[in-house]
Amino acid sequence: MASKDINQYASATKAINRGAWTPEEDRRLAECIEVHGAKRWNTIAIKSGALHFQDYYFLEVGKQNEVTYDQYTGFIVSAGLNRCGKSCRLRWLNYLRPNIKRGNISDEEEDLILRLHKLLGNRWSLIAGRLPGRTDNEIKNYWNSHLGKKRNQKEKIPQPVIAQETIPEKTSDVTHMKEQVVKDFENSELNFDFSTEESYGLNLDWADKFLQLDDNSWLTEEEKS
DNA sequence: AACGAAGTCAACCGCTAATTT
DNA sequence: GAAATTAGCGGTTGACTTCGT
Repeated sequence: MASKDINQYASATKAINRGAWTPEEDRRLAECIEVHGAKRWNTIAIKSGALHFQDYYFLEVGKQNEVTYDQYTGFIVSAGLNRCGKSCRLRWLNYLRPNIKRGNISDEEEDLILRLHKLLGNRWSLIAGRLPGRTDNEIKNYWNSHLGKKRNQKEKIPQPVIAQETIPEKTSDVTHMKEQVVKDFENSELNFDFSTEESYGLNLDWADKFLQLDDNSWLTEEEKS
């Protein structure tokens, strides 16, 4: 069994826990990450008791003959948390990680999301990187349930430049400038690093630069008319 | 009060990119 | 350089909550 099948197999067997995490699962996961760091998620799944070593061996290494299916399910049901590494990673990133900001999105944040989405399209992790304490999942959910709808009611929206498969020809200086802003954005050291307290705070120079450009210049001549 | 519709959001899925062996 | 492994992304799902009738 190839390693990429680990989650498919886990889903199919129903032997691994799914759905909402319990406080006990959170605690065990947090403890394990504290010791081993937030990486090698399948290892963490084992060490936290979320996945038994033999289950990992079976799933990851693919030596099915080493363990029968009944032995496998027996192990995994009795193993405790029974979460796969992927689930552990997601839980950590979206909920348990330090400095996560929970609660309502402020007007300032909403405005920033709108502007960033206009610039970047559905590149949620990049957008979230500019909103300290917010996760890509949260931004995406907020967009889908609040902003996208609100925005679509107001106007007929052209596709964001970056989200398109093919970027239009550079037909004007403004277009070129905006593409450069996007490049700067992606290469910028301003991307938020959740690991340090110091990294809090919004440096919006790049956004100011972007916003100085004429909004209408995103549109093709056809779209403007 | 009951019930269906709509909204919300945590979690899952499939895939690709990046990194390691 | 190739293969294997790991990390990360964006779209989607489904359970739960809120709203409207």
